[in-house]
Amino acid sequence: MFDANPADLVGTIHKRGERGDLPELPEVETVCRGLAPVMEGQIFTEVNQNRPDLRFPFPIQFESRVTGAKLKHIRRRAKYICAHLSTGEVLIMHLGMSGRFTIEPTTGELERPGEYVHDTGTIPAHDHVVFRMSNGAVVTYNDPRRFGYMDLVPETEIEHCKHFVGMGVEPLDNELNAEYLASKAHRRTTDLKAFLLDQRNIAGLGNIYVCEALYRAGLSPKRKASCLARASGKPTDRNERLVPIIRDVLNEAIAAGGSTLRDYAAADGALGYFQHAFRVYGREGEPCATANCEGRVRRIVQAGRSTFYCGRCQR
DNA sequence: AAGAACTCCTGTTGGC
DNA sequence: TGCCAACAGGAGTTCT
Repeated sequence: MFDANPADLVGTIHKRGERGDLPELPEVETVCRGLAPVMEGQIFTEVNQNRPDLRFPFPIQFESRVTGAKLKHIRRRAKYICAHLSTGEVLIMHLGMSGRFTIEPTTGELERPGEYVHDTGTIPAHDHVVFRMSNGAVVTYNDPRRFGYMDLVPETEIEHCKHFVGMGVEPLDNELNAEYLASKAHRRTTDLKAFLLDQRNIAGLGNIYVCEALYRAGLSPKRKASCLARASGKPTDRNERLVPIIRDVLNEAIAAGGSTLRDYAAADGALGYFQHAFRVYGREGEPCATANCEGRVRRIVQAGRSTFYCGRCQR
């Protein structure tokens, strides 16, 4: 699309079109780490918003509120990317289902300043936002399904803004522990799967990693969430088991994403996809990966989402 | 108030 | 071969 060098592609860590092509917490973390060295400390010299909305309308005067600002710091919160601007606002970006960023480093000879020109003279399909930075980099947001969105929120209100208010703990922080989960799950009758997907409980867990964590923990996704808490409200053993597994699954994926970025930087085209480590997700009908387990991976639908699990070793 | 259902979107896939 | 339905799913909204 951009004829960009593979070394400059950042995005979700999977090949387009391959299963697992979904931005969950590890992928968002990877995108943040890819954007940071290119954008932090730079000034937005130009912003092009190519349509009035993504999933939601852009904030009013989006282009002019970002243009001229310096990007002080970029970080992840749950599945959101937060770019803190010198204007006192935070540019919040969500990748939705299919959002990705492309970075085109410009040495200056390709682009005419102030103009977004492609060899066809038209805007490539689904390139919805183009950021031009003071170091010459062109950062493009592309999102075919437009489930993503962007917003601008005052930095002083960031933790209380509509995106983050009521949101649960970060799964990689110490705030996520068995006592916390037990307090949230106590007497809850919803499915364990749906409970873990609920961002009000844990912020940033998505379908893939919930499936993988439950598999590793040997817990059935059909259990009730209340199985994580005793009648007294104290954590159960399976809760104590699950918490470190959630962290492990996410940390492994982030490590795989980091190695993917390094592979891009090496421009060798060999990508380390974490999806190769998926043990149940997308493996309907395949033999269970657990040693000596004769089961096969099953797929059911919970809360409108596919759940993959082994009915034999997940109880 | 909790929980479930519905909605948005479009590229890909599978069945006939 | 071509067409159409099903599917992917985060998260906001709307119901029961």
